[in-house]
Formats: sequence, structure tokens, C-alpha cells
Amino acid sequence: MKENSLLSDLAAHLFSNSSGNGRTPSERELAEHFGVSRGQVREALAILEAMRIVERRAKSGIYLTTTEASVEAMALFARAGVPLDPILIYETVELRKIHEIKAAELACDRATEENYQHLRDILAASEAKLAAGEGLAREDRDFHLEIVRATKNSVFHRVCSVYYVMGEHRLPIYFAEPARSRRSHEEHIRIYEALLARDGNLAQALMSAHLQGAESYWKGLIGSPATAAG
Amino acid sequence: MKENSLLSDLAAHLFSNSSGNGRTPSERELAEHFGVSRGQVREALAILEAMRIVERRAKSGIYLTTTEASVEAMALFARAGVPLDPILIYETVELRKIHEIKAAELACDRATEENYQHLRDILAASEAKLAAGEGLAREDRDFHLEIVRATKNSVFHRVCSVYYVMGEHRLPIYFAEPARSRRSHEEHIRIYEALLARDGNLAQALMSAHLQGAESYWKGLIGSPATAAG
DNA sequence: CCTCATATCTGGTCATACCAAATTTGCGCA
DNA sequence: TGCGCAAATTTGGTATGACCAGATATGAGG
Repeated sequence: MKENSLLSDLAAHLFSNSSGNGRTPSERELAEHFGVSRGQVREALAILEAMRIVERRAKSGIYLTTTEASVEAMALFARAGVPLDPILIYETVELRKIHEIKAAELACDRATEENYQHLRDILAASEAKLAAGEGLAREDRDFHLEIVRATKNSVFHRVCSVYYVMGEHRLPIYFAEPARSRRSHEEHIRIYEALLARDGNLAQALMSAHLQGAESYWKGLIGSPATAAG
Repeated sequence: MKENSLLSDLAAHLFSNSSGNGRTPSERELAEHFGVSRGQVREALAILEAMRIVERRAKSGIYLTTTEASVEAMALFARAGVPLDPILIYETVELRKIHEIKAAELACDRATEENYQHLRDILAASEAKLAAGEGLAREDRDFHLEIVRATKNSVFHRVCSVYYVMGEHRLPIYFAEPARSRRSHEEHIRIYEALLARDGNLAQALMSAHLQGAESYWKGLIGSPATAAG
């Protein structure tokens, strides 16, 4: 779990210490602030630039470019604790629905015994967590990603993995409510049964209803997405 | 168009010059090979590591980790001219279908006059290209991405942008055939009309049929995806 | 208050050096 | 010949310092 803490810290720092025009402190200042060499700062900045979080202009400075940030960048932000624009969260949930309802359908055709076994393991782990009064953040993520994995489309899995990283800090909050964890778990069981029966339509419907709960939760939390227009 | 050529070249070089266990040449060797300082190589490697293309093990070496590469990494590969695993291409096309059919439906509800104007501009540009006997690679990408943009979901757009970067080298080949360009263009027109009529079902159906053509093309080119199982 | 020359700042790049752990080499022993 | 272990080497991780040239800020002069 060591990860690259400088990268996360730097990303967070840049957002707190940028002037109106999005200009951040210079490499030399950042190096001094974090107590590392300029080389280390440059390495981290290279990554942030590849993620389109910042733009480095020669002989001028480093500027934030949030509007163009890639999805991988958003995951990094979430990890670093940088608050994401609520609209982005709402958009992510919508995209997640598109992905996972389709994944449920495809998984009905393509899931192998290995996938089913993993799902059973995850459900068992969930039971244990529930019995212990703990939240299901990790198990929820594992369950959903295993279904995506069952589509046998690795690109699909790569894409979906990203927004679960984004939710790393948020899911535990969502599942802090025991009633929510239990209901989610029971819905997972029904989805698993539909997958096992290879009933594509049922799996889609159940997944849709399941995700609707999450969508409503976020909607209620961040208010109307009407401001997203424009 | 300058881009970071060292990054692309390095990625390509690592694939050509790695030993059986995936170990690549050392930083010092790479620096000498490309005629740059070790610092530059490290900056590029930091990005490749962030993309999960390589793993740097302290005091040991740099190792390829293709299986875990992110989608952004795949786009980088494509740009660098590194041949992608045909299975990945097939998987990407499948994912694209999932995305864009849904995007067409959503766009019917959310497209604004600005979107329609952009689509008209792109179609006009396509006509011009066709008249000049040129391929429609760029216009095809712009058309499809504009529909995704019309969903007003920026995360959606970010995700979809990635695999158009991946196709940068391939699309021109696809559209080299004039008959294909013309048919594609005519299908675009029909899709535009469905969007304008805000007929979600029709737009989905047309988009599905349109993408089916591309899927067949790739399928025929790379053979049966049966080997993707397992 | 505006203009323009000058001093300063900034990213881009390179060369070197040291560290400590991983890896390889090779000597000596069985 | 084969094995084991210590010494030499390689490797990534990190820091320091320097130079370049263009962008930027500063300030004197009109």
C-alpha cells in the first residue's frame, strides 16, 4: 500500500496552491515544500501531465488543466482526497449503469465456472462482514468487477476498474449504513442467481434496479444534476 | 504535433528489447541508446509505470507488465506503432458498440442546437473530403465523438476519446476504400436525421447497424475471436 | 500612465555522485 | 565436477549543481 504518495500529495497541493489563472508554484518551490529533489518533482509532474492534469509550459510555468483531465486522472484525484466536482460523480454513476447493465447481460452468456466460484466466494465474504457488522465496500467492488470480468473483455474490465478506484473513499461511506449493506447484499444474491440461470433479461433488470439505488443516493446527496447542462 | 516522442519510442523499444522474463534494458543503457540523460529516461519510465506498462523494482530492473496495462496505455502503444494484440482490438470494438449505441439513445434526449450544428459541419466536411477523393478517418471520429459529447456526460466523452486515439493509425486504412467511406457517410446522415427527430429507438438501431459494419471488418481481418476465451 | 530595456524566474536538459539492495561472478571447498 | 558462499558489480532511488534560452517581472525614463 505504499503507492506513490508524492504523486497524490502533489496533486492535492497543486489544487490548493494555484493562482487564479491556474498557475501552480514552480518546480523548485514544490521540491523545497515536499523536501525532495527537483528530479522527483519533475517525475511526478510528468505523470500529472500525461494524465492531462497539468500542462508544463517551457520557461513559463505549470498550469492546471482540469477540464481535460483523463479518467485515470480522476481516479488519482479521488485517491489523493481532492474533492471531485459533484457533476463528475453523477456522470460516473450514469456511465457505470451503462457499463454494468450490459456487462450483466454479456456475463450470462460468457461466465465460466471460475467466475461463478469467485462470485460465491465474494458473497460468502460479504456474509461474514455483515455478521461482523462491517461495511461491504470492498466486497461490493469485487462483486461488480467480477461480473465485468465474466464478459471476458479485458478492455471492458480495465475501463470499469478505473471508477472503482475513484470510489475508494466514497464507498465506505455509502456502506456505513448496515441496512444499505444488507439490502445490497441481497440484491447481489439475486443477481448471482440470474447469472447462474443465464437469464440475460432478468440479470439486466436486476442490475438496473440495483444500480438505481446507488444513483438515487448520489443524486440526493449532490442535488439536481440540472446544473450539468451547458 | 510535437508530442513526447521519447515516450513513444521508449515504449516501442522496451517491447523489442526485453528478455524472456520481461526485463528491459537498464535506465543507463536506455539513456545511452536514445542519446539523452538518465533523468529524461526516468521521467518517461515514470509515465509508463503510471500507465502500468512497466514495473520498476528497486535495485533490480524494469519489467514489462502488459497484462495490467491501462486503457490509456493501449492508446499510447497504438500511437507508438506498437502492434496491439488483435484480441484487444476486437474487445475494444465490442466496448465501442456498447458505448455508442447507448450514446445515440441519450443524445436524442440531450443534444442541443450546438451539437446539431457541429454534426452538420462534420457532415459537410465529409462531403468535401469525399468529393476530393480523400478518406474520412478524422470526420468519422469527430462525428462519433460529437454524439458522445451530446450526452452531456463528460466522463463518457473522456472514456470514448481513448479508443479513438488507439485507432489513429488504423482508421485511415479502413477508410482508404472509397466505397466504404461513402457508405459510412450515408449512414452518418441517417443517424443525424434520427437524432434530429429525437427518435431514440431509430438512432440506436441505426448506430448498431453502422457499427456492425466496422465489427465485421475487424473480425474478418483478425480472424475468429474464439481464441479470446480462457 | 505608458514604454521599453534589463534583471529575474522558469522549465528543459545534462553530468555526477552516493546509497543500498538485488544480482552476478568467481573463488574455494567438497 | 558440482556446490556454497563471499566479493564485485549492476541497478533503481535520490540529491546537487550547473547551464540554456525564452517567458516574465521589474523599474527607470519619457
